[in-house]
Amino acid sequence: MQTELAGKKKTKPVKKGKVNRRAELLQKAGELMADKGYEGASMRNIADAVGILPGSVYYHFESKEALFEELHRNIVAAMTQRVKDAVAEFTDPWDRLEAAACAHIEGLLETGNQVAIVSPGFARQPEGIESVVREERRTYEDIFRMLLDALDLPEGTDRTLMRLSLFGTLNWAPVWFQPGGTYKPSDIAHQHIGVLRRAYSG
Amino acid sequence: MQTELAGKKKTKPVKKGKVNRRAELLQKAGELMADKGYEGASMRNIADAVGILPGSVYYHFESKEALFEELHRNIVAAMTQRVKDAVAEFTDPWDRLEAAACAHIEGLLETGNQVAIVSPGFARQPEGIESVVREERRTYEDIFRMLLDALDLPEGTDRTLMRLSLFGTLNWAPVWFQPGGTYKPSDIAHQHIGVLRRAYSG
Amino acid sequence: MQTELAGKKKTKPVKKGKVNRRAELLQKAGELMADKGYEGASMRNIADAVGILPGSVYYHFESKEALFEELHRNIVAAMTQRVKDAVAEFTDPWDRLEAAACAHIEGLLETGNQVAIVSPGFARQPEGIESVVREERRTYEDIFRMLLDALDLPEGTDRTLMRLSLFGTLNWAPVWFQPGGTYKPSDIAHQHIGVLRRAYSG
Amino acid sequence: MQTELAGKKKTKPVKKGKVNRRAELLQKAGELMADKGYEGASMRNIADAVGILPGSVYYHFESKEALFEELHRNIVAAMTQRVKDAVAEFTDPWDRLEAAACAHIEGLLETGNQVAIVSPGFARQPEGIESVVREERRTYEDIFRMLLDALDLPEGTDRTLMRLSLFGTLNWAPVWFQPGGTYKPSDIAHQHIGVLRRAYSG
DNA sequence: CATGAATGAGTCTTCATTCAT
DNA sequence: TATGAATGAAGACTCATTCAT
Repeated sequence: MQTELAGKKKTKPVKKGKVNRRAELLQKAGELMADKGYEGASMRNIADAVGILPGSVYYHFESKEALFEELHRNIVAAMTQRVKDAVAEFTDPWDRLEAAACAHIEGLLETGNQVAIVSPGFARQPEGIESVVREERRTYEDIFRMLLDALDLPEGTDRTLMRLSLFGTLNWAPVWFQPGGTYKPSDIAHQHIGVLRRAYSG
Repeated sequence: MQTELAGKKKTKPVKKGKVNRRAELLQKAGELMADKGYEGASMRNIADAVGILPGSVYYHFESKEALFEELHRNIVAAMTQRVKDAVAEFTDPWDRLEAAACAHIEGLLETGNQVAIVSPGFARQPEGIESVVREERRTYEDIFRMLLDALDLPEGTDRTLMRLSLFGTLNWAPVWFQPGGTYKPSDIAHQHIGVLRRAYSG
Repeated sequence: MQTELAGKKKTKPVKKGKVNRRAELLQKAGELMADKGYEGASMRNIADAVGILPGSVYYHFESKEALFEELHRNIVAAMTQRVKDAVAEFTDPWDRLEAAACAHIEGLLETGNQVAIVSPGFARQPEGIESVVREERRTYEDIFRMLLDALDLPEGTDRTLMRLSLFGTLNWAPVWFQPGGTYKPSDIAHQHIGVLRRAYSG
Repeated sequence: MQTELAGKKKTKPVKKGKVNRRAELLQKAGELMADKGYEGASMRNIADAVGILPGSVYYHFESKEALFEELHRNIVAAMTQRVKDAVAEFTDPWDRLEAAACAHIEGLLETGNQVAIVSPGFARQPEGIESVVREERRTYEDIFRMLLDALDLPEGTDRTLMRLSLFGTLNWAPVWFQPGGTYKPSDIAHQHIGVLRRAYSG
């Protein structure tokens, strides 16, 4: 759920029953950007979704880029948590990898594709931000790097290409996946890992 | 090279030294749109890249959408040709699939990701065009559908997920691929197909 | 004066010395459109006349069409009021018609022809609006239809042609009328109604 | 008919069976401008209608204004002829006036409203032209001035207002007239003159 | 915290016009 | 006579941003 993904991060304690506008803005911005891309989601759209005027957004965030940066950080953090939690339930390396893949793609597809933002394929992020964002992304990807390292594979197997292929399969899904269609998100992960398993350890 | 991709269509012979602005515009538009998305590439950008004023683009194309449509058509046609040629050299179904995958990803990476334009995930393409474009895309994808159908696979194998996973792996490459780096484009296709081969026919 | 025409609608009290930009924009837009037509009056013109940038107009009005719609509504409302007030002072059907005609042409000429905007002949008004606008116009014209119905005329007299002829005479006036010239606006109405009176009841 | 109105003016003799492009351009420009106004009819529209490219129009006319000027001149000439011919058939002053009014409105409505161009109400003609055009128009209106002078009217009757009212009634017709509807063009003239007749000579 | 009002640069597009060929 | 190709100015409109209140 969105709320879980983005909402847990209150940096400053909020008083009263009043909604936390910061969180609300991040939430709606996430949805809109996931749907229409960074540039496609205008500050007006975001403000409208929250029920304030565009200018008012600038009380909460210095700029659209700053808003995106925080959003990105939140999402990576939430995804990291999600994947780590999923992995923790297993001990077999292949099971752990599959759990991670499932967690990743479920995060991707169940949250209205919000996490697509995490991928560099996400339609044109602001230029200046790339470095910040890239590092966060790398940290997240390291989880998968480690999970692959833990596998017992035939000598000479290129784990980098394996990871890239896995991410490709998973991150490409938002492009064609239809919720309520033939497949569950986990099917995608399951099938890909299944192939790898059979190829390398069968 | 894009020139190869789009250049084969000259219906009327171009006069000597004079540039062919239509082709030039398609070329630059392709590069820019591949790089920045449909909306990210402005008519001004495109015109600048060719050295004319924005309004002058409209002498050659009715609208940005029309320009995109033609670009899309060209790319699909060129890719179709490329893949069909590559496939024709082989008879073994797995070899044929691998040849197709190689041709696809080489087209993708050699043209500066222009083929990404052809993918349904291509950032924010114009709404009105979807139907035209979707059909062209489907025709291209049918080639892969047929190649997969020709494989001798264990009963119950989901060829659709196989195809989607393959496209994911290949189409995701432009996101991380560095020309001149560790890998050749064909490595990506080779590895993915290799895994499939071992898993299903080994 | 246009101020009279559009100014009576202030829903919220305007703060002291600060100008009311909405009203000001409607005012200037009215003048410019009356003078140069809907298409002839550009948003730039209108913004310039008010002393803001073109883009800023969109803070007050959603679009040029929306601006026109409101302007149209205002003018029809003001004219309706003006004519009804004028008519109320008389009881004789001919006197009432003449009063209405005078009110109409005075409104037309005193506001710099702004009421021309209300006429179906108003140069190239936006296409999408026609229905809204047409209904308002019809409501206004109904006043004259009723006034003509109240006349005691020889059987077989075509009241429709009478009304059209009257509107023609009055609405054509802005084309040639010179303020401060030989005629007062009411002369035009007076003369035309006078002829009708003599022809039909004399 | 259009052809009669605009086509008789060949200034330079044309060779061959080839159409006279000048005349053709004037013809189509007339139709388009009558329909969409001076500014609404673009040079591209006009060129398209004739089957040449926009730039090619400039071989025949120095500018859009020049094209309009000639068009205007042609129309005034044709209308003058039409009215004079109609008038010549009668001797009674009232009959002559009615014939003129009929000819005027028939020219206005039967030729696809082309002659609406002749009126100053014609949507925003180019500014610089006004003087040329105004004089031609005045000459045409003089015909009606003379016809009114010839009437035997009660002393003190304002013939200027009479003329203006007549022109208003007639020139306003294109605004509401529906070809194939209840009325024939001549009905409008007939009714108005009828009223005048009854009022002044009855 | 938020609004009201604006800015300035940018979006796609249209138009009258020019001129070498 | 006409085309092919462009120009430059203007069209309506959007957007991120600012700032006094």
